Amino acid sequence: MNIQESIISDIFKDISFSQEEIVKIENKFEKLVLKKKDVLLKTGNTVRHQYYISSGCLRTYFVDNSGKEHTVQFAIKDWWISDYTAFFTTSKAVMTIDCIQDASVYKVSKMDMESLYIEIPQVETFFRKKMEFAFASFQKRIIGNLSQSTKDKYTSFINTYPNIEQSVKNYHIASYLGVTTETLSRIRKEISQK
Amino acid sequence: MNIQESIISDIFKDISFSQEEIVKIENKFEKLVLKKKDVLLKTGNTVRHQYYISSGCLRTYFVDNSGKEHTVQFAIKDWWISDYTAFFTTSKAVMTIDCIQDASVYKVSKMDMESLYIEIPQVETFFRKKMEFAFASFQKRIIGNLSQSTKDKYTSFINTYPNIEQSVKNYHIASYLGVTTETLSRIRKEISQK
DNA sequence: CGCGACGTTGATTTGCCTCAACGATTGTGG
DNA sequence: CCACAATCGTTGAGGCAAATCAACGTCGCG
Repeated sequence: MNIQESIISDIFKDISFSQEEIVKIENKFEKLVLKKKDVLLKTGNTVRHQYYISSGCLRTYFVDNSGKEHTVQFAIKDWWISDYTAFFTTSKAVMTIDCIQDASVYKVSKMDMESLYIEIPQVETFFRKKMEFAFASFQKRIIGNLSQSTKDKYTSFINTYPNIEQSVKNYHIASYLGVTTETLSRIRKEISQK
Repeated sequence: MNIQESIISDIFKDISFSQEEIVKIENKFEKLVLKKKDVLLKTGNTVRHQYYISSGCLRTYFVDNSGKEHTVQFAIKDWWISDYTAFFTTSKAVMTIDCIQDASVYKVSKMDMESLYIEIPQVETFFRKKMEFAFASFQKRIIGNLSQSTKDKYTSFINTYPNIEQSVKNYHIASYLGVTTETLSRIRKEISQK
């Protein structure tokens, strides 16, 4: 399969474009191949890009004052990833993104996104909807954080990301749920005993 | 001030439209006047609208299995409110929205939004950006929830919503922060003693 | 004025964190 | 391919922050 073809068929699979539009889009995306532990985005760097995951797994995390890591997002195939707070305003990242399973991603700059929005309104509609979906899932996460016990959060997580458990370490899950590895370990034990 | 004029000047203050576009927009918005304790959206109802707050204060909350309320969002002037998870998919609300300070809002349906997006691309751009901003602030809230102590969450809240304290009860703030009213009371005491 | 809603304070319980030690698993170099 | 080290996960003991339960002060509205 041609790399460029796969941008259109992977990312924009439900939209039909003219040949001219396809060329415009293809020219703005760049393919990156990542190995486990590669860092895609570092705290303090100006964020000019977002990334589409074609395969593999990445995570966004935040390091607090006491040095603790807090996982904000996992991204697998068909998800987009960036430090969006910084991306939208082209400011400096407070988060770090690294690769936790060998991955292939498409990179696109904010500037190029914006010219695509103007040139091809369908692209803007597509990303508006993506954004709506992402917003809704963050809202669900906030509800879950407020109303669920740690055990329920863990089982919800497993249900939401059913295939992710092979890729991520338990301490990543713990830092996503907001508990220590020890607590997660005890919860896993408790669940397996039933 | 004419009600219809204020839709354009309130909501879309940074965009210039043609006279024809203004008419199209105006026809799709409906003004509602709300009194304290009025319910704008009820759990279980199909969500077909979103609302722009022109004045006053509303809150979105979720009631869990044990009957506890969890505040997901406060909305004051210039904010939009709805159960967005349900709004985007035109499905049933899991949340309730009520008025906590006499308010005036503009109501618009999802269907009308979508025709506006097609007829006036500037409107789609405007809402895409709104969405990006909202997404970013939810992401910040998740980071805060994961990394801050309850006391820090409270002071962040007070800084983020500096003028809201007159409108909202402490037990609303507690349910937003994810603590009991007793805990919030003790934290407020501790802060005031310094 | 009186009642209900709201906020505060105290005593006790509980879930999670911290610190510490020890298995298990994974990865790497000889 | 094995041996060993590093990383990761588990278990235990003790402490702390917040929840729970209960009682009482205070404010605002009808």
